[in-house]
Amino acid sequence: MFREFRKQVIEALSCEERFVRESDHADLAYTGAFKIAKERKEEKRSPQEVAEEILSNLALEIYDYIGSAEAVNGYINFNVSYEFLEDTIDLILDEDWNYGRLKLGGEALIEHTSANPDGPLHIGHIRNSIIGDTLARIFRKAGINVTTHYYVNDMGRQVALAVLGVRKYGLGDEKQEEKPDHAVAKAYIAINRDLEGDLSLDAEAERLMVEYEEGRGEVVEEFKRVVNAALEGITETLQMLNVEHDDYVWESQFIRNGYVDKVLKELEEKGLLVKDGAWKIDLSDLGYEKEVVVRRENGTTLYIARDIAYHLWKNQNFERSINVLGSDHKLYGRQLGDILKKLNLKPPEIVFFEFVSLPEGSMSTRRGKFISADELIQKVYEEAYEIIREREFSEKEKKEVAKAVAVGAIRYDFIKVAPEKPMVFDWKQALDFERQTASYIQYAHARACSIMRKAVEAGMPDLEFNPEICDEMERKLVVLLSKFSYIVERIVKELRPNVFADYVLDIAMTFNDFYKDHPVLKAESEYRMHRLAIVDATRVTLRNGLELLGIEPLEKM
RNA sequence: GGACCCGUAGCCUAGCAUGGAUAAGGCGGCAGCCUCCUAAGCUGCAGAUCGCGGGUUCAAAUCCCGCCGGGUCCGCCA
Repeated sequence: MFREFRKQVIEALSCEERFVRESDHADLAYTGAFKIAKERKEEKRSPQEVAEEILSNLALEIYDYIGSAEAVNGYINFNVSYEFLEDTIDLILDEDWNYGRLKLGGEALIEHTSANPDGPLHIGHIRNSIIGDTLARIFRKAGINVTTHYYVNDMGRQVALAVLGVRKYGLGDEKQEEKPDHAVAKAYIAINRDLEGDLSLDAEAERLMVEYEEGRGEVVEEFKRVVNAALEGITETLQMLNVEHDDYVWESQFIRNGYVDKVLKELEEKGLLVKDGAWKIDLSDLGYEKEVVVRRENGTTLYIARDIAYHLWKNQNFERSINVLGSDHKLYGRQLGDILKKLNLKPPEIVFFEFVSLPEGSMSTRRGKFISADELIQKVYEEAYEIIREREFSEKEKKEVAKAVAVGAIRYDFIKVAPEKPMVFDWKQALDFERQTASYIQYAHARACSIMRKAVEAGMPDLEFNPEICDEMERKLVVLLSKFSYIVERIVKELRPNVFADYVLDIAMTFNDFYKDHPVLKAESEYRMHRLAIVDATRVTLRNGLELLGIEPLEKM
């Protein structure tokens, strides 16, 4: 709805979009008068005079969603009309689960997580998963046909080492109920420790990589066993976090299906390949210091060769391709993009996120220095359970609520921070629910549910929104609710999912504000029905918002 | 050495893309609010040289340059 209002304002002004912005002083504000006043300096008119003149020439009557417009301090402040407020509430209640949906169309591939299958996900990996999954949910809401991929790096040196580790140390004690990804990590960490004193292991790993790339049967089976074990545990963790991938795409498939050969041939035909033992791509024309090696002297390919092949495939199947990557891949991402351009392929859009580090320094799977996502989930769950231990819920309900609150807290804590900001993980903060978190939003939603439930129980479920009795607080809330699809659209464009987290929190805060001094069920009927409509619309919007954040909208907590 | 990202109250963050009207939340601190729709809530107070220095502009947290601090990258690793 807000999108329509904005469209009307821009159209009325027939100005560039950038001069119309959200403001504390109005629903939308026009800032163009400053510029115009400056451009016509010789006329010696203040921005305020210019704003007034522009305003007097606007034919606002034809725009049903513009309620008022006023020139103040050089700005033109626009506020929405009664009709806008009424249509917003009607639309929300009418569309319900569909509220906020757009019909942007198109196909998009979102690749995220893609952690090496050499151990469990740690708290750095899930920053990736949560950003990727939230983007996927928001893209789907925008009406884009989304496919999500986990790109499995089964051909890397790490995996070869993990295989070696499993050969030597086995894959955990079958009787112990250890998650398989943790078992892989154990073997991987152990072999890395051995590697420090035994250089022959290096050669052994290299031999293994050659054999795997050549596709030797028994080696392939061995790799599969290890990778699948890691993936099994990883998938379980992701499920806990409400993250799901449509497909797991194994890197090796691009060797097996000939895409890598096709790409290498294409590179050669375009004269991009330098062969001197190893095969390299020279990008010095673009200012790169070093050549990019795509094939080793021993004939095996490097990660980037398979990745170019993967992106060739992405180009063939999707209009838009988005990768979520750690910022350590920035140079790599640029190289990949530039090589793809040389092949007349469209580079992926990449969302880079900065590292999650521990107070004592950065994490490392290899050295066993990390906090696993499983451990985080478990501890946050226990903390959440502690809070509701004494409540009048059944044991089953308590567990469900604790899980929803824990997962929500984790997802929200990660998604609310802009991807480009480095994070330092802090247990105290992660376990603290007395702060702005998902539970605050879930709580606001549960409150709205509770009011609606009680209204039905009391036999007065009728809703009748009346814009004319809307006070400032209510108006503010309704306008905020109207922005849902506007925010969705922004995120699809800007790839900044943290903005959505902020938006949903804003609704919860505004609703709590409204709640404290707007009795609903005890108000006389006209106001009761009016406020009940607002409460229900807020409930729907919060629920849909939580859904896009992958957080369960609890009805009781 | 070169490149990229970050630097906003004691702490964590929003705002920076597209400069604009009093820099916004939370935690922690202090003082309050449950005979009233869920107190996982709400109110008030204290707390900011927006890292530092220049510049552009009528206007800079936001744009440009330099510096400082933290992180990352510059592999025939992924």
